[in-house]
Amino acid sequence: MILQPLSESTEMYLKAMVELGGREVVAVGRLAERLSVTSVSANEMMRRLGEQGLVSHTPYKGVTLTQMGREAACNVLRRQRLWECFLYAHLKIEWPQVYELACDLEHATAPAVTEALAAFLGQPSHCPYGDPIPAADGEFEPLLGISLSVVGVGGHARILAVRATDTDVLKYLYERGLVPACEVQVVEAAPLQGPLTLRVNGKEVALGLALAEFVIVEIIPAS
Amino acid sequence: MILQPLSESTEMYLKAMVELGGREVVAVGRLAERLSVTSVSANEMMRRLGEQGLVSHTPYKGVTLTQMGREAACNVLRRQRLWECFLYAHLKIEWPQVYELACDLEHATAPAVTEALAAFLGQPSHCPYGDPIPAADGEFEPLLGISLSVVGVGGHARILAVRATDTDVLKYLYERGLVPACEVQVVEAAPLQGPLTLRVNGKEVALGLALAEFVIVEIIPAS
DNA sequence: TAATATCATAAGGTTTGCCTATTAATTAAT
DNA sequence: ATTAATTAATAGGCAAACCTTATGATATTA
Ligand SMILES: [Mn+2]
Ligand SMILES: [Mn+2]
Ligand SMILES: [Mn+2]
Ligand SMILES: [Mn+2]
Repeated sequence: MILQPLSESTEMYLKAMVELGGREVVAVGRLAERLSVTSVSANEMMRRLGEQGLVSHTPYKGVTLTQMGREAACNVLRRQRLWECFLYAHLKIEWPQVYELACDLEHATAPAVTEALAAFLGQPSHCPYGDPIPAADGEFEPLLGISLSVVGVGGHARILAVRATDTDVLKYLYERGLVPACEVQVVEAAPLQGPLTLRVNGKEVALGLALAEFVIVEIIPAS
Repeated sequence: MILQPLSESTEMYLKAMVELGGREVVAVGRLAERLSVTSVSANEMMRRLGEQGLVSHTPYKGVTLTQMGREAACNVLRRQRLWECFLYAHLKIEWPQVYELACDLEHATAPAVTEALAAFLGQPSHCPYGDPIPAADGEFEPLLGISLSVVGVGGHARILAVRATDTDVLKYLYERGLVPACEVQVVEAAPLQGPLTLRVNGKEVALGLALAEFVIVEIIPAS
């Protein structure tokens, strides 16, 4: 499936759709939110992407990626995550900054560069934030995990991935040790959507529920 | 000197100015030609860059870079040439393709990435096409050399740099061995702006004068 | 000095992506 | 089941960078 080069803006919309919904329907409002544009802009873009055959839009219901749209979106994810690996492992750029810097490079990366980069990196399977890197054909198995925000009090869990994109949020989590492979215990959950209290590397850490949603974990069964 | 991020288009104009004129005045028409835009577009852009203090425009004379404009332009060159080094030496991308691929990446490269890349590469001094890489502060000593097109018949020369930007032109030169460090002899120069006949690696090669202009050489004195 | 070539501006158009304000549809609450 | 609140979509418009064609203005050169 050959497609003309897409604009940066278009690529960011497609990436947001696959991140937000995968193969499911996504509300246009969620997209607008995620991309920090008005819902008007998101609607307009959905109309254009619909005309290009990249999405299918059912008014008042939401949008889904077509096969072509999904391929394009996964390819953006591939570029993004490969650059994250390079920036982190080779250029020694700080973990919280990696997302934002890769998010610029991803749109300026021709297929020849993507594949040469993947080879240079040794075909890595996951990015520094723990998410899988789609294969050259676009496919990948999504991470099986749950949000830290739904782990019950007393539960032990291992961090699989961090889904935040804001550098400040990543920095906040990084400074508290909340990165992939880290093990955490939920010590307390304050009522009324209050913060969690976690035990991380022997220290107690308070974490707002909204932030905990970004953290994808697997439960460690009690031994 | 802090300046707001410039658009890709703006960066390409600035880069063209420093490539075409260095510190000299450049005719707006030359710029338009180089960038494949109409002279109307180039004029409009020069007005805008003038307002931003990046260039100084004397109507009917031409444009020069201001100090600020020169710094911005040299920074683009730095990013471009660092990426060229990376693509060529580490990603093993073919020499003729490197320029075009780096020309996309250069505009998506934050200062942190530029400097980390330079460190990763070991602060290289020249790009794969032979041109010097400006330092972080923007300064660099331009290559001292002459165009192959002005070397007299019988002259021996060593290629210092190739200034072409079109991938097909680079491929054409590459296939004939005309890359930096290669030694050539001018065997014959056809009249009426006709092609040169060169001896390159023991073979005779015909090269149009327009192409020879892209090749920057130093004379090898007769021993 | 006059003809020619080059350069600049005027006026108007296209594309892409954004916005505010308004209207329509859906969903939730009486 | 209506009404109210929320959410989604459209109408209309703005701006940045491109473009074209037409028209002056300056510089070169014959
Ligand atoms: Mn991006
Ligand atoms: Mn470029
Ligand atoms: Mn106008
Ligand atoms: Mn409209």
